[in-house]
Formats: sequence, structure tokens, C-alpha cells
Amino acid sequence: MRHAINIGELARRTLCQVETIRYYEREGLLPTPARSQGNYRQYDATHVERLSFIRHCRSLDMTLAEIRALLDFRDAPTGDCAAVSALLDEHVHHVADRIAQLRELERQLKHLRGLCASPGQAERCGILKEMSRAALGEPSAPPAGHVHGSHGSSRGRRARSSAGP
Amino acid sequence: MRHAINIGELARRTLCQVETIRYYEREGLLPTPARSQGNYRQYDATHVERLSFIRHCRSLDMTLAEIRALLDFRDAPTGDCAAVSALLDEHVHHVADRIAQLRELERQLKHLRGLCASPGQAERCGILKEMSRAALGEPSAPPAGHVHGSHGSSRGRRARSSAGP
DNA sequence: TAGAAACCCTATAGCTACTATAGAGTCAAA
DNA sequence: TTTGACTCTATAGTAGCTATAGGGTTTCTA
Repeated sequence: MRHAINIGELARRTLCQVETIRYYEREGLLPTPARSQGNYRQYDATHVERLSFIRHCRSLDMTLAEIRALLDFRDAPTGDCAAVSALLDEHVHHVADRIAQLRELERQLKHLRGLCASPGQAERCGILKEMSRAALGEPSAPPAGHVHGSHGSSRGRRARSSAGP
Repeated sequence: MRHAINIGELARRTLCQVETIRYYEREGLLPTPARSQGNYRQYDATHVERLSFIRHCRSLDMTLAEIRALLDFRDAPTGDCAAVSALLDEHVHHVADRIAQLRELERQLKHLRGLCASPGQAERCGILKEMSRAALGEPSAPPAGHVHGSHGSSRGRRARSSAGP
């Protein structure tokens, strides 16, 4: 194999964690690579490209299942790519839905925040009062849909730690 | 205990799953309730209110850690509620961040979608081509911050199954 | 040539906020 | 009495990683 690289180098080139690469392999997104005499994984340019593609899809917030579907289309280039467009359409739809949900959330949170303009004792706190009241009033329907909430997605905070200049 | 209710009734009144109630108890958000002779959990109005508060916070996309903090303030009403406002401020900030991220995401996805106006063969698909190209070009930085992506948050789809009219 | 540092391996457990299952016990009505 | 609805505990699963333990390999330096 020409220009074989180890997993660490692949990680550096794709700005992806080593553990994540092994995880993708287990999940079948990356093919099982050749091994060196010492049992090290050996990658080449095709792996760099494929993993970059995967990470790019992830940066567009696609699930691994969606990415798997896209990779299948790439791997079978004779197929009709209408499904690719459909997949993207659906994903765009999910994102738009989530934006609408978060906007409404933002509105509610700002209203709530306005109830405690001057900090005082917690027992008189308008925020806590309103949250208790509102809780008992409406049955608190959490947002539906497949778009995440306002937490998590910590990818990118530490995921860059393996990348040096 | 007056008007003691079982876990199923508490679930119905708060539109919360039974398993979720037990989970909140394990996590320390709900106090360990009294037990009947048959070892059934016995709840009263205070539990209904507290759980409703928790669910309302969850519907505002707060994490359990944030909710725990709010509950601590409620439970210690002599404290200063400035921290409550601060918590809310931070949460609003996270939500706003996530909205901005998703908007950018939406823009990119729509651009990508536009590359395959007419469905053809996957090997000529402009979407797949562009994604490979873009992947190798920029190092695919995933969105940072603590707001979730466009998937998940399936709460609300099946969470209502215990709720009757 | 020895040893240390840097790298790699597998396997397993942890994270969030639940959800689902197994296998058993309790309670009320027919 | 027996059926059915309800409840109990304990455990495992979900997504997409991340972290750890406990080892082996390769490379650099003294």
C-alpha cells in the first residue's frame, strides 16, 4: 500500500478523534482497513476522503443512518440519486422545524426572564412563581420532532484537541 | 396522607411516563415518596406540583442539572434569586446560539439541495460531488455549544401515550 | 543497546434523558 | 377465585461519541 498512514495521522488530517474513527469502523461507516505487522490500522487517501465526507455530513447535523444512506449511494454510483435529494429535503425540513421550535422557546424564556428584573429573595421570585403557575396550568408539552434541544452537541469543543498547526 | 395517589395517577395528571417518574426519583429531582403496605409509591398534591414544574422546565429544554439548580432555589426560599436569573440568561443564550447555528445549517443544506435539481445517476450527482469536494476543502468544523442538533428530542412523540382525554 | 516516550491495540464503561424489557408482586372487580 | 390492571425492582438499550484500563509496538535518544 502506498502512503499508508496510521490512525493518528488520519485523525489529524480529518480533525477527528481516534476513538471516533474506531467507532465509525465498528458502525460500518468506514471499511475495515489493512493492518500492519504490529496490528496497526493502515489507511490511505481513500479513507481520508471518506472520513472527511462523513465528518462534513456530521457537521451538517445528519445522523449516522442518514450518512450511511448517502455513502451507499456513493458506493453504488449506478443508482438514481433522487433518494439523495429526498434525504436532503427531509433533513432541511427537520432543521427548519427545529428553528421554529427554538424561536418559540426563546420567546418564552425571555418572557420568563423579564419577570425578575431586580434580584431579590427566591421566595418572591417572579420567575419561579410563574414557572410553578404555568406548570400546573398547561400540561407542559415538550417540543416534538427529531431536532435536538438547546443542549448537547458538544462536538467541536474537545474534538479539536488532536489537531495541531 | 390525604388524597394519596399511585404513580399511574401522577403520570396521568402530569402527562409524564411512569418510568420517567421513577427515573427522576433516582436522580434526586423528586423526593422518595411514602410507600403503601404493598410497597406502592404514594404521592400527593405537592408531588404533582413539583413534577409539573420539572416537566415545564424540560419543555423549555433545560437540562436536569439546570432544573436541579432551580429546584434548590425553590427549596431554599431565603436565598437570593439572582442566580435564577443568571441561569435563565445563560439558557436563553444557548438557545439563541443554537438558532444561529441551525440557520447557517439550513442555508448550507439548501445550497446543497439546489445542486441536484433534476434527479439523475448517482455518479453524476452534484450533491454527492459537492459534499466530497467541500469535505476535503475545509476541515469540517461541527457546530460547538451546548445546543443539540437537528435530530433527536423525540420527547413528545410517545411521551403522551399515558395521557387520556 | 537500553530505556523512555509516543503511539497503537481491545474491551468496557460512561455521558443525557429517558424508554423498554423481564420477571415478579399487589389490588380490585367479576 | 381468577382475571386484569396496576405496581415493583433490576437491567439493558437508544445516539454519538468519550474516557479508562491494561496491555503491545514503534521510534527516538542517551
